Amino acid sequence: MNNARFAISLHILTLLEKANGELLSSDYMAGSININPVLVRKELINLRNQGFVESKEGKNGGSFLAKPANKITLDQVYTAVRQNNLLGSSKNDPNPHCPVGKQINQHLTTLYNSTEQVLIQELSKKTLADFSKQFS
Amino acid sequence: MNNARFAISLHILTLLEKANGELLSSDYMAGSININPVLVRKELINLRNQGFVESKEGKNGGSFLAKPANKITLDQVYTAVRQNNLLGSSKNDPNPHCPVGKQINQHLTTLYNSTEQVLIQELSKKTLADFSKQFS
DNA sequence: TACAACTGTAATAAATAACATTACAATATG
DNA sequence: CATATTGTAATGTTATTTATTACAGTTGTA
Repeated sequence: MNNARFAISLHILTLLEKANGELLSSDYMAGSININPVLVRKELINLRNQGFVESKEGKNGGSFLAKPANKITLDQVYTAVRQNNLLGSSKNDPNPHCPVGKQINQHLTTLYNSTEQVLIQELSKKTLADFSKQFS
Repeated sequence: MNNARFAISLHILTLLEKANGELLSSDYMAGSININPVLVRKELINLRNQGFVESKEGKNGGSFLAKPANKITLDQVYTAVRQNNLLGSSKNDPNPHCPVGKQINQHLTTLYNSTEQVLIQELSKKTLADFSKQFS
């Protein structure tokens, strides 16, 4: 992960869980996260595509959780925002004429994948409900 | 991790392992990785500080592994290049007047740390020797 | 000793990625 | 019909990453 998207998504989901069905506007959430509302709306696109939230347009519109917080696991949030591989950026363009350079991407990918699986497994043990209930 | 440093470091270490004690120049390694030699030298500073490699200045100089490849575990390489937390960037500055914003960094940090521990544990099972011997 | 091949490191530039902002159409409420 | 909101595109700004240039210091060797 190379940006704050996991934190932003989890922040949004936590706010919505706390809101208990009440609709929250992207402006309100942006104020809590302290980022631009447009970024929140962009992140909501993703969360909607995953079926985590629903949004309502128009006046008094906003977003709400589309499923119970104990049915949303943190690995689902992770994979929803995941872009690059965990341990490395996408751009890796080694020399194909070097015996090591030629093969390293393949071996790095294998390593990254197996490592990421362990991380996903760990995150799958925790739900949004678990995370949210820590807040006093 | 937010850049290619893990891949670069592991690439360097793999080249040195294959070199079998022979000194490799930063220019040569940069050619295999396909990056600028200065970046290799910067990465070598870090690898030297960790005791993984040694370098020799002057003509016919270069770098070599300072310890056996089976004594270098991949979690050591990971922690050597690690900068930010695994799942998020450092900049996260939520609204302290929001009940969620006020506490979220603390809970995110706890989550990140425990998740990263699992990742480190997984990487600790593999050594540079294991990684290197995959190359044909 | 002089030269060549290196490392070490600082300074700067270029490229890329992340994030913010502006703008406005579309939608819903009252 | 006015207002508050989402949805989204386009553009600008900032931060981060990577590359480049430059050169002093070190070492081997002719």
